[in-house]
Amino acid sequence: MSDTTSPLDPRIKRTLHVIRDAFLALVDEKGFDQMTIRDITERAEINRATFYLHYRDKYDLQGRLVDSMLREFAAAFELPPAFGADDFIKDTDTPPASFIRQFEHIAAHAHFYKVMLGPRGVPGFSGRMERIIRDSLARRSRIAQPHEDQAVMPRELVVRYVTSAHLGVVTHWLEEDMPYTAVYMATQLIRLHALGATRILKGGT
Amino acid sequence: MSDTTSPLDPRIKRTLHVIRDAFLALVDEKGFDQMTIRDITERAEINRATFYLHYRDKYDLQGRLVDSMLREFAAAFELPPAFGADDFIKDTDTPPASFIRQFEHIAAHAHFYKVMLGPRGVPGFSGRMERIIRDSLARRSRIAQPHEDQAVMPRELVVRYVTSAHLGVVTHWLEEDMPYTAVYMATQLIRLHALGATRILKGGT
DNA sequence: CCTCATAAACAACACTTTGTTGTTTTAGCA
DNA sequence: TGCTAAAACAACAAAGTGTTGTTTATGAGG
Repeated sequence: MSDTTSPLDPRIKRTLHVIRDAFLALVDEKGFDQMTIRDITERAEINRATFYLHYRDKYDLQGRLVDSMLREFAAAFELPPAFGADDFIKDTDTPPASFIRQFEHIAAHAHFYKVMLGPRGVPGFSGRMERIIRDSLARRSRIAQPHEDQAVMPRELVVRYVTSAHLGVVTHWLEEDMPYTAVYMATQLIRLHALGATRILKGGT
Repeated sequence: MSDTTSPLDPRIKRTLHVIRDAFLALVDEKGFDQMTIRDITERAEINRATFYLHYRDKYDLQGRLVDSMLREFAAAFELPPAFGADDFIKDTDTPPASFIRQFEHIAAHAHFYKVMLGPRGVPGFSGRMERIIRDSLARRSRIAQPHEDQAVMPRELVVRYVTSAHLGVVTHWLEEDMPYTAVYMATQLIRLHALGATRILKGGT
């Protein structure tokens, strides 16, 4: 029984590589929906038929690239196998390790994420990322606060609030070309969640 | 000098109307990028050439529909001509009028926003909405806290956090088919901004 | 080094969508 | 009842798509 990942012919490896590069460049330049298979193969300097040898169409290509990256993302953001309730928020200035790992993963693939989350990015991408973040945050929330409280507010609403804020901060960081460290970003995010945006702006502790 | 809006031939009015309906339905069904001009004209039961009589292509159509709706949105969310610093946050349970107006505007065009913000929606749409919200919130923030504080955190970061959270809550509300009133949603949003998500989940006041 | 398998290149195909144009029909308006 | 303009109809070249059959070249193993 060989490994699930076959050794992979170097010719194939090269082809997949140039297709991926051309794809990313074109998403950046003309946007996913404006791009044609012709564009991709011309840019990659391969024959058009070769493209169809590996992908069904550009949606197939997009899907596979995104799947593989988001798998990594989910792994980076996931809680460690044994986690405690205090992983969610230890205290205002010590972000959970998973938050830091996540920013580091994104930094390691900054170009990919910047392009995909950018204005010309792939339609469903940010939605998929949001879903991953949401599921993880919802799980943390259920661990930290197992009881649906005395109806302060629907939990779903709070989770969505936090999720979108989270992704917004990540996107902002990418748009500004990551002027801060992963640890700094994770810390600010935790502080915003803990203290509330209003208090932060007013100069709260 | 006649009015800027010409009385408009009823035939044109009808055509624009069926095109708009077909467009929205198709964004919902197959997504903006999968849709062709043919799809639109077949659905609208008009000749394909007639489409080109009014729009250059589907991007032109999309642009005009979105422009006109977002103009209304911006107007609804904008601060009233004479505003005070306390319009941003009076107190935890009295949301500013502009927040309520905004939720009401969205409710009045729920189908449009739900489709456009949905997973098959128009690529740049949520980005454009976010920009409008951000500009408005940034303005409020500068009024409420004119001095870039003792470097608690970059203001831009906080504004982005709040903006994305804001849009996320709106989207969530639409996805759930608006189970709460506009006033309720505006109130929860203010409370989240003021108290922070963590405190809310813990059952804070 | 040689041979075999197969990836990639090349070429041609029918098919769809696009944008445009010239002509005819239809509907509003005065 | 006419005039005007919108919409329908028909046809076009151009471009992209997905596929297939054939040839070239490249990597892997004996």
